[in-house]
This record gives sequence, structure tokens and C-alpha cells, in this order.
Amino acid sequence: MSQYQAVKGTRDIFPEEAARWKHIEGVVHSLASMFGFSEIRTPVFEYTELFQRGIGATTDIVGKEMFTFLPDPTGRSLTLRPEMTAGVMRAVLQKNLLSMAPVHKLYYISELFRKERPQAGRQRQFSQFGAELIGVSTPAAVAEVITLMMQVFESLGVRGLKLRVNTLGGSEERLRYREALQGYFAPFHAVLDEASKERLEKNPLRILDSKNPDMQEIVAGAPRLYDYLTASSVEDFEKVLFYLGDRGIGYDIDHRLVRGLDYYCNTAFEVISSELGAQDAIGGGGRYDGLAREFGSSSDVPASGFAVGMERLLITMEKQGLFAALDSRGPLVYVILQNQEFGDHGLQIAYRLRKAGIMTEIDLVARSMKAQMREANRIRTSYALFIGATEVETGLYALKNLVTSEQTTLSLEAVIEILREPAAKELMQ
RNA sequence: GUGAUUGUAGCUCAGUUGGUUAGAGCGCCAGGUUGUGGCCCUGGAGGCCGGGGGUUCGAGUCCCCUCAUUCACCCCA
Repeated sequence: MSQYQAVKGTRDIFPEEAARWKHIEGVVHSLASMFGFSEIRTPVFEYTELFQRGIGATTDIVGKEMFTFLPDPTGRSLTLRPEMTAGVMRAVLQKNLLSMAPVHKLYYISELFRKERPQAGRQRQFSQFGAELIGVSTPAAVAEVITLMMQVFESLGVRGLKLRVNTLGGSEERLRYREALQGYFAPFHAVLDEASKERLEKNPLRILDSKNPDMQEIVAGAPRLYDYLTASSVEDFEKVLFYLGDRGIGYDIDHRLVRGLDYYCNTAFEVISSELGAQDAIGGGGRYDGLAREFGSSSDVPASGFAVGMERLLITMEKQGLFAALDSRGPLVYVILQNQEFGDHGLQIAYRLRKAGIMTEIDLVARSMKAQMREANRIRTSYALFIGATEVETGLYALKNLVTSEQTTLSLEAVIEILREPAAKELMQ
């Protein structure tokens, strides 16, 4: 065991796994652009106030999970971003993008940081991909966002996910409902658990999705938000559901779904994976018209978005065996040296093969031929090209197909002709 | 932050009521084949038994502390 290890809640991604990330990222990039979203990259840290205002000072994320630091004694407090939406909205407002066009569709694949105790599917540094549609939040717009998210899952072949949706209502409706909830829970004050007592003051909606079994009974009798919604809110929600149904996207309505970030309003949603253990939310999102105003905008800016946890998606896909096709590639050819006497010649051949667009590997640690062959086999190259006295003398090389074990003797030009692949050629240009 | 769990070779793990030089499988390296892989056979390297303290004639094993891991609570992706 080495003296240093990766910091708690962080980990390394080695080549085999990196290939899986690239696969997912490729699908995200191509689908997002197919849906008309463009990539945005924002700073890893922001002023702490941004998250306090955006996510909500009473939320767990802001209250106890942020990595906050002072760059110097006189500087302003900074925080490693615990989510992306606040930073993206800040960027859009800062550049005044909405004056250039009414709608902006942005997506990202980014690392986030939360100071939680690590467990299955939860780390202190983690990644999300997500999209933000800023400038409209009509049912059509919200449905676009959800559809893109579900399309990514579908394209990757992920099975067995459950989409849950709810509406949280507009701000006035929520305010009235909030009062009703406080009225309802007040008599139970003595029975409520600690967390719920605190939420009663700050955000009573959150009591609803408490997973504490002791709370379930009390929660069951609570007034339902649905009864406080205006006709237009209901209509809005049902229109979203209509679009989902029309596209064959299955969902469950869950009236107790309340997201942990304060900025959500109206439609909120969450995707659950059964492969994940306790941390089973693989993605989520919703509408957040009021966020811009929190950041000083003179009016609401309609918007919605989603985020999906890359690590949780990885875990789900691994359990479903969705990476099998990725795991079997190696360089095309291994240049095998009879002994070190031919090292320089071999290096030159390897260089020429690579310039010709052929993925080539060669031994650099002076191992025996047998070891080189074993290595070629281990990394699954398709061919071995032998360099020895005979080859150097005649200019004809022994090329062995490692799959069929067939071996022929050819000029280097003929070898290149055989090994040349269109895809590999493009890489070199 | 709380609770539980597990720390022995690169990896997965054995290790008896405390008793000599701490083991296996896989992996790695080499040889069997002085120009040829996979399979097989043989050999080799590689361990402050997480760290510190204690009990004991004697600790990988028992006790305490500590660090780390994992899972769960909470919450979220």
C-alpha cells in the first residue's frame, strides 16, 4: 500500500473504464446536438453566495455539503460547484445572452463536488451530464428536456428505469399550500423527527418526501398540493404528460416527489434505477422560472433542465452488461524484435506503420520474443510483425495473423497495404 | 454528522483454543521451445499482517486508541 491514496470520495478512472466514459460522452454529445443543444463549460468554482441564493440556504447541499474556501484572508468566499444549473444561469445572465436570442439551449458534462459521506453511487467528486433550456418553459419546452434525457438512456440501451413526475405549482400556489401544510403539521410538532421539525419552518414541502417510516402515517393525511393548484397549472402539467405519452415515454405520477433544490417550480421529475442500491436516483430535474430573479434579474426567466449522474449511469450499464462490445480492442499490430540488436530497425518500422495510419505497438523494455508475443496476445493485437536478421537482410517481413495463426512473408509496402484501415488513416491526418 | 462493516502479496481471499522461517488461486517475471502468443509444466520475485499502544514467555490472532474502506441513515446525480 502506497503512502498516498486518492482523497476520500474521489477515485481514478483507468483506461478500460475511460473507454466506457468516452462511449457515454459520445452519445450525449451527439444526441444533445441532435436536439439543438450546444455545449457550455463554466468554472469549477463560483462565489459561495451564488449557490446560497440559487440552491437555497436551507437545503442540505448548501447547509452542509459544500466545499467552501477563502482564496486569501481578504477575498470573497468561494465554493466548488455542487451542481451546474446555478453556474449556467449565472453565465447566461452575465453575458446577457437573452438579449441576443430569446431561447438558449445548453448542455454540459462536468465534475461536481459535494462533501458527503461516500457510499455506493455517491462520491465527493462526481460527474453529471445535463441540459438547460433557458428562455421558455412551456410544456413543450419541458417535454423537450425530459425527452432528451430519456433518449440518452434509450440510445445507450439502459433498461428498467422509472420516470417519476410531479408538479410543484407556481409560486403563489406553493405559498398557499405551504401555509396549509404548516397548519396541518403544527399539531404533530411533538411527534415529528428533528429534520422534519426544521423543515416545518423552512420548507414544509420537504417533509412530504421524508423516508422516515414514522413520518409516513402523518404525511399520508397531509393536504395535497394538487388541491391548491389553479386550473392553468393543472393544464400545464397535463400537457407535459401528454407529450410524454405521445412519445411513448412511460412515467408514474408521484405527488410526494419534492426535489431538494429550492429553485424548482411546476414540473419536477426524477429517474430511478433499480441497479443502484440506496442511492437510486440516476437523474432528475425540473422547471426553475424563479432562479434568474434570485440572481438579480428584474423578472422571471422561464427555464427547465435535467442532470444525470455519470457514475450512477456507469454502474447501471455495467450491471446490465452494456459495455461488452467496448472491451475487446487493442492495437492492430505488434512489432516483435528477435532481440535488441534490431531495436532501432523495429522502431523505424513502427514509426512508418504509424505514419501510414496503422495502430502499432512495440516493446520498449528489451523483453524476450516470447514475452513480446505474450504481450501482443495480452493486449489483443490482431497481427505480429517480426523483425530479425532475415528481415533486415531481405527487406521481407514475416507477418503473422494472431487470430488465425497464419503467417506470410511480405515487403513492408505489402504489409502496410494489408494493415491499412480507413478509420485509422483518418486519425493520422 | 450518526450507525455498522472490513483492513493479511498487485487482485480475490485462507490463516485452527494465541505457539517455529505467514499461505493459496489469479496476475507478474523467467525457463521448458537460442525466430513465434494463447493451453500445459517448472521455478522466481513480491508481505513493517493499515498504524500506534497494551496483555502475554510468545500476538496476523486477544484488548484499547487511531487511520482508512465499504454499506446504510440523511440527502442527492
